This record gives sequence, C-alpha cells and structure tokens, in this order.
Amino acid sequence: MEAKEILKQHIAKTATLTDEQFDYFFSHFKPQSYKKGQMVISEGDKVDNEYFVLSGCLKAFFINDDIKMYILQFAMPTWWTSDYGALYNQTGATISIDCITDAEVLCLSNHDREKICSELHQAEHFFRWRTNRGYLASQKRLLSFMNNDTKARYEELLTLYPQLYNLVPKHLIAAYLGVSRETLSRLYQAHK
Amino acid sequence: MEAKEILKQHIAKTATLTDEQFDYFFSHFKPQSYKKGQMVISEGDKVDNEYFVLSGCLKAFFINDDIKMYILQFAMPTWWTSDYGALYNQTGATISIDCITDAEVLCLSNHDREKICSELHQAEHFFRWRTNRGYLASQKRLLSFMNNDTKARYEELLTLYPQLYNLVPKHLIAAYLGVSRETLSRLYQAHK
DNA sequence: GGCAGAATGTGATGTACATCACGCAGGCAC
DNA sequence: GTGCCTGCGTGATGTACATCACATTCTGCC
Repeated sequence: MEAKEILKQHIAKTATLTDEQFDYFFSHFKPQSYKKGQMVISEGDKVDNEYFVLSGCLKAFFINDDIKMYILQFAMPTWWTSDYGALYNQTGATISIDCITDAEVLCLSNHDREKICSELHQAEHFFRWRTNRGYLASQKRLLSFMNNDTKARYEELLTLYPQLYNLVPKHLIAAYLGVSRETLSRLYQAHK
Repeated sequence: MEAKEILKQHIAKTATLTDEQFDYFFSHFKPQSYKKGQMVISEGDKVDNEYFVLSGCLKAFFINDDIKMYILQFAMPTWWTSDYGALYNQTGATISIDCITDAEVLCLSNHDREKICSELHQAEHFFRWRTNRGYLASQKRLLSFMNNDTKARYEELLTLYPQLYNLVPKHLIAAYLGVSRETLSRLYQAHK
C-alpha cells in the first residue's frame, strides 16, 4: 500500500475529511527513507518535525549522564514519533531517535501541523485524539512501572507487541523495561 | 476570584474565545463542592465527568491487588483530573479520586466536552494543548522513574511543588514516588 | 574462509529497596 | 481523664535488582 493510502486509513479512524481536504492535509507531509542504524534526531538537535512511520521500526531514547540508555518508545508502522518536548517548546532535543531497521516515514513540521490544525477543524480533532491515546498509554506504562516487577512488565510487553521478540535485540528490550540486560537474560531463562 | 474568571484566565492562555463563546463554553460546567476525604470517583464507577479544580487538593490513585496504593496525580487549583481511560472508553473506573482537603471543582461531562469541541474549533484547540501538556508531563515522570533513584525523585517533586510538603501527609508522597513510607521516612532524615 | 564487533549467557558480590515489627506522639470522641 | 486512630520514626531481615567480570555465540565484512 502506498504512503498516502496508509495515512488516509489511519486518519479516517478518528476524523472525517473529504478527499479534497485529505489531499491538502497530505500535501504537508514529506516522505523520507532511513537505513538501519541511522539517526533521525540526535541529542541537542533543533527538532522541526514529527514522524509518521510507514515501515520499519524506530526507537526514541534518552541517554543519562552515566551513558545509560532508556527507551521511551518503539515506533512501528502507523505510529507517530518525535521529541515532542523539544518540538513544541523549540528547545534542543533531549530525546534521540534512530532506526532499528530500515524505515520509511512521513515528516510533518511543527509549523505545518499547527497550520493545518488551525485551517481544518477535523485535523485538530485528529491530533487531539492521537495525543490523548499517547497520554493514556504513557499513564498506563507509568502505573505498570510502579506496580509490576520486571518479569510481569516483560510479559506484558511481549503480549502487547509479540513481533518485538524477533525484531529487536534483547538489550534494547531491557532498556525499554528499565533493567540491565543481565537481569533480563536471567529472567528470560526462568520464564522459558 | 470567582469560578468563571479562574476558568476564563486558564483557557485564555491557549485559546482565543470571544466573551460570548466563553459564556457558552462555561455554561456546560457544573460547580461542585467536596469535603476532605470525600470520594469523587470510586473504583468500578461509571465515569461521566472530568474535573477542573478551583480550590483544594485531590488525588488520583490506583489500588493494586495487594491493596497497595499508587498516586498518579495530586490535582491542585487550575489542574484537570479524571479517570480519562474510563471516561473516553466508557468502562468502569480503575482509577479512584478523592479529596485530600476540602475542594471546589467544575464538572464537565464527556458528552459536553465532545459537543463543545465539535462546535467551537478553539475549544478543540484548547483541549489538544491541555492533553499535550499532560502527555509531556507523564513522559517526563516516566523517564524520571527509570533514571533517578527515590531521593532524586523526592527532591524533584518538592522543587516542583513545594506546597505539597505541608499540605499532604508523607505516606501519600511515598505513594506518589512509588516507595514505602518507611523508605521515604529514612530518606527524609538523611536529606535534612 | 577468517576476523572484529555485537549480542547473549552466567557467576560473584554489593546495594537500594520492601517488609515486618514495634514504639511514640498528636488529635479527637466520649 | 481513657481509649483509639492516624501519622511517623526506626531496627532487623529478606530480596530483586545492578554491577563487574568473563565466556560464548552470532553476524556482517574484507
């Protein structure tokens, strides 16, 4: 399926746009291809775009002072990703994004998003709902962090996204769960 | 300051409404008073409203199977709170809300929010931005959870909301930080 | 093929936390 | 006053994790 159709079906789930309106909406997106391992946003960068994933898998991550990495999101097809803090506040990126596999995305600039949101009420509606889903997911993950131990969170992750198991290396799964790769390795043995 | 004026100034920060539009917007809110300790949403309830806090302090919390409580949010004046998962998906509440102090709020039903969002583009704009701020805050807290130890998170919380220190009992602060009250007590001694 | 680097498993040890147990102080009802 | 409940401090012990160290397997690359 081509990019335009993927985005169209994605939007149609929450907003009602005429074909003409959608064409206008779509005209603000720029397609982009990345290779496995390529950086999309590096720490400190000025962040101008958010990204709608068409194919492949990206990760959004934070590196602390001890060079330890924490993964905020694995971004899969039809997901959106960016450093939204840096994007909205026009500050340097604190969150980096790179590609776990080759990937194709559609880029939308902050300026263009705000423009189409003000021009098309239904676009604003769509972005409200998208953000709302993100908020609920984030809150759920926070609760899971407080309430569950690593093993339960690991199983929760694999139940939700079984494709991750074969797609991404285990140390990245550990970085998502917030534990060391050694601990995850031991858990994994016990759990088999 | 009266309720209407508090809400008006709050909205004005992100959306542009004429006086007439704001009057219409405001007409959908119902004022409500609560006493200290009173429940606003109990687990399992049908959730119809979200709440804009005018005065006092509420807490939104989750109780797990071991009857352990985790606090998702201390809701202070000009904050919004609800079990948004239950509100949007029309499922029974998994998150409860009660009052740490006497409190006054404005109630907005899910139905009315969607109605005014579809009628007033600027209302939709406001709620998109509000949700976005919530999302960024939640993501920041998640990162803090993964990256920082309890002591750092405790200090972060008190820096951000110094008023909490005298307003809420320490075991609730522990429930927000996701540690036992004993651990917080020991930390607190060390930190003095 | 053969090598380098990445990914993974596993043991030994240290530590930040939970949990259980108990004591104590302040507020409130009667 | 006495009793009771809530909040808070603190010791003893257990545990889930991190960290360091090293071995092993896999994978792309020349």
